[in-house]
Amino acid sequence: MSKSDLPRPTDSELSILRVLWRRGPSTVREVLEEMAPGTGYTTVLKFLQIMAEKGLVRRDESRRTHVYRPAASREETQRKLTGDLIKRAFNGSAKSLVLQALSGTKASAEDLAEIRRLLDEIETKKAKR
Amino acid sequence: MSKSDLPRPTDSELSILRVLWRRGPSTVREVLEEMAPGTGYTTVLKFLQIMAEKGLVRRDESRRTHVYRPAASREETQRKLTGDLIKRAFNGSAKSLVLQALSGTKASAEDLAEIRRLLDEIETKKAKR
DNA sequence: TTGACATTACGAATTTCTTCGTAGTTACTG
DNA sequence: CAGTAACTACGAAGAAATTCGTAATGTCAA
Repeated sequence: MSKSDLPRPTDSELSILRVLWRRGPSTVREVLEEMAPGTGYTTVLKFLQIMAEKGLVRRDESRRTHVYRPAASREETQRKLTGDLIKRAFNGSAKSLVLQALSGTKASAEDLAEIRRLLDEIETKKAKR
Repeated sequence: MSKSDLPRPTDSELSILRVLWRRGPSTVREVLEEMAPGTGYTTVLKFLQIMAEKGLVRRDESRRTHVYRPAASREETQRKLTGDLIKRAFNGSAKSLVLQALSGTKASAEDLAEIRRLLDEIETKKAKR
């Protein structure tokens, strides 16, 4: 099963993935401790089990206490979600999304500079071809 | 109820909204004709009814055949969805999303130019303050 | 007016999402 | 070794999403 076959994570699943990306491989309890207070242990456990079924996380069962890690990196997932949003809400235009994100937010001067740098890089690469 | 209270549209709902944004106020049948072939009439009808309940669309019942229109503009919805994604998958960093969208796609030279133009505009505005 | 037809309303069936309770299992502690 | 603590497995329950079938109703032509 290729990575692109992974389903889009739901909101709840994403909040768990965020923890795993930040912490690296983790047990249920470790994830739980970083979740919103009031979250139940078995709720997190169940999600991780479901996510393992879906292929969103891998499970190491070699020890008594299972250890979960993300199946896809944060970047891969971000890419997938972004591409998805572009297709679903922006008629496939990445440009539209970028313009929307830029206008709808207050990015710092450094952020803008970094974006310019990436633009330069892309255009340089494009020119070289 | 303020616009920001509108729920995030599901995938199916979004595909209907896309039609409404393109066509403007439409009947069930008109929407149906622009949906993927094989879609059932009552399926579209039901979605529009649910969406009306949720506030995602407004319904004009003055005529026998009801006419539906989006409650929020394409831009507003795009803004909401983008902000949502930034929060859920990019730790609140719009910059990250922009960089991801830019690197993960092949934007045309004009697209890039347009983005630069917007960057200029933003920085000009920022400088004026 | 009476069909024929299009439309809306209603609700049912199925799937997924979300949350938790409970039961069973393993490991440690006194 | 008994008891407790922690963990996994299982399933249930409610809400939402998705898709349609069927019934009820209004419209218009013959």
